[in-house]
Amino acid sequence: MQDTKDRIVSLADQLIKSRGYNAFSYKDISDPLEIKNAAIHYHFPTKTDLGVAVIDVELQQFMASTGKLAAQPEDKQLKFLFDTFSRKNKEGLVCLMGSLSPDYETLPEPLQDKITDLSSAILEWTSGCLERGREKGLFRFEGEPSDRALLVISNLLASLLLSRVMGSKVFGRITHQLLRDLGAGK
Amino acid sequence: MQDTKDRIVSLADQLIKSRGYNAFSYKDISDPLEIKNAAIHYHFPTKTDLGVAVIDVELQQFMASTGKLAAQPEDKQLKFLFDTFSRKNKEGLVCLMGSLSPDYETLPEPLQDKITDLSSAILEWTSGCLERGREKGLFRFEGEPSDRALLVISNLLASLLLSRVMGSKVFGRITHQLLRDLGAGK
DNA sequence: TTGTTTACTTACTTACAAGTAAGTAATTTT
DNA sequence: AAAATTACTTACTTGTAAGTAAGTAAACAA
Repeated sequence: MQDTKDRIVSLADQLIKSRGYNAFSYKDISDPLEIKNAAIHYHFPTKTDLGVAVIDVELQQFMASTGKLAAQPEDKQLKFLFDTFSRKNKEGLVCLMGSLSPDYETLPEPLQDKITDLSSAILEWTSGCLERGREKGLFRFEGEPSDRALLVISNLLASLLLSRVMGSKVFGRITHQLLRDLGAGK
Repeated sequence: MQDTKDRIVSLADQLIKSRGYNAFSYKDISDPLEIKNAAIHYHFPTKTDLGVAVIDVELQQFMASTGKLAAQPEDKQLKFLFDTFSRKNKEGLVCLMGSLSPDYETLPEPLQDKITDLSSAILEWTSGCLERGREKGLFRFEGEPSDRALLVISNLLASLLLSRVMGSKVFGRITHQLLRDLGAGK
């Protein structure tokens, strides 16, 4: 069955987003799934392989979700991005980038490369969304769309981190300002 | 000598900002300082004690630096905050909050409490700075100063994280937009 | 000058992490 | 029916982490 393999990836994903890559061990996966640690090594020979698989799944889900939304107006599309982060905030999780980037220097190269891929994909999508949205008058902002996209992503990422430390209401306070600055929903 | 103790804290600070709290070990400190790991335990019985000391020093330095700037105009004061982060960016480091918040759930309680203290101090100072600056016409923004402060801190924190992954130019691209949105330096 | 404190080292312990080699039971292929 | 593959388990190994108990050399205090 593909079942166990999927469950391992899914649990690893949760663990990275809740405790960080360096802070979780195979035991955190084998115990709840009631399997042995060697079973994880059967599916993912090294922890690096598991980490890469987690990012791969995230990237594929991102591509699939945004692909389905492509026909919608850009403010709706951007709302999808905000909703994704809002959901994570409610679960007390941070995003993959927010979890992995502080540890970036300690991560094996294949993982570093995957993180770069993921960040590029998110940045490109957001840039395109903002650019087309501004052309249609759905957003109002100055400067390059790619720079503004960077600012949006930066805020979403950090609002999850700060919510952990300062309380979950912080997320809404930050994103509210962010959307106002974009002239969205006006 | 206080010398060794200070060097331990200083190295631990660098290690947390470059590799993360869970990813550094006493060996990373004892080797370069050419002491034994037991020497670190003499000054800091547990790793938690060392982590707390690192945040304490950061908090004291922050208080001292901002105290000295209190008489200056608020745009100059805010520039100090940006410069602090810009320096870290050039060294390839992230800020303490950026490094510790993803691992927050895995950290011992005394450390969690200290992080909360640090975040409160930075948020309060930035809020005050923005509020007084807006009254004087140095800044232009809508909404509560404390909400806007949250946005500023969020961006500074995340711009260091994203710079790691996407290249150090990202920092300038984000902060430039940020300052423009504040109507600073106009 | 003797006793105590400071700042360590030496030499451990305990725990747990990632990873592996060899075996097995069930399913699938030939 | 026999052979091979899949999805594991059992039982390790190796490495490294935090932490500790006991000893020591130098400085200082009585």
